[in-house]
Amino acid sequence: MPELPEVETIRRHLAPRVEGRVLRELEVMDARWCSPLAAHEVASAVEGRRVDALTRRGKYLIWELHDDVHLMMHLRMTGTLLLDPAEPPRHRRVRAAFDDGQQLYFDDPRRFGTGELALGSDALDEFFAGRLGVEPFSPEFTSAHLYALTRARRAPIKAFLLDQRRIAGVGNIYADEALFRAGIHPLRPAGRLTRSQVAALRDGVLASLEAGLDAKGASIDDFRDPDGVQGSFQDRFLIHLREGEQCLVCGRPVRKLRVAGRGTYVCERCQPRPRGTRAAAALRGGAQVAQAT
DNA sequence: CGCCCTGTTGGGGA
DNA sequence: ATCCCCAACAGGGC
Repeated sequence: MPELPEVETIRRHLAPRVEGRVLRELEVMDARWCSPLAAHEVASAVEGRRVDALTRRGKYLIWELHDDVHLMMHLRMTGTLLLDPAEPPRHRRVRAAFDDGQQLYFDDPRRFGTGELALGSDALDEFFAGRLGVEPFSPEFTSAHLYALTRARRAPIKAFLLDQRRIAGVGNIYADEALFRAGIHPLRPAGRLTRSQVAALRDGVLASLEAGLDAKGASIDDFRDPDGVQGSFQDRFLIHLREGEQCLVCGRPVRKLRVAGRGTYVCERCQPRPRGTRAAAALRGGAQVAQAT
């Protein structure tokens, strides 16, 4: 569930409750979470330090601790943070205790979530330099910048959007939504988009991410609640994430493809199929690029 | 009931 | 540069 908007929403809820507190204890129950570092290495690096700030880069949540110690958390697909839950969550991987008595659990059934450590801001910058590109909610994310990034890229535009090294934080469902809003087919080669299409895509990326921000939910405790954040932000989506549903704009049934190894939903009237490209040939042939499910 | 497929992610290897 | 597979688990379809 956690993509950039959800991570940002979690951060906004959590920051006022943890900033300035001292992280007394970090109990790592799953050694895989911080591998290859040992659990006790991570714990001893962060314990006793004050939380200077809780920030975010892409889909990473960053605990900026005293003396330039940084703990980068990634929730991957099923990770959740729960503050002072009524009872410890079933799939808890990490528990943090603060000096004011608050307990924060990292719950993650699938155990994909990760925790990494950066000692010093140089190490932090280096960590992200190789992984993350431009931050969508930043002044640098202009259509001119995006246009330059896409040039000479032959990969499908959806694969481009999902590549965190180009734009940080666009996940699968947000990529679909952005492309739908921009009227661009996910299989269009990135480098062949026109300037105006790129401009529409830039706006679509921002609009789709904003649609997921601050969706309902008074506390971070209800991120799993079907009536909470999840239902709420999906109501703000225009593209249906289910095959056969009617497009909200034109009524045509939504089609499901597989692009960049991910389920991909598209309205082929609002998002015209590419013509005269390898992608188009693959679509016609129904090869592995596009398969109905 | 069991088997198979899927999935809001990212990294490593081919 | 790109694609495929994998990590580990839950839930749904058959």
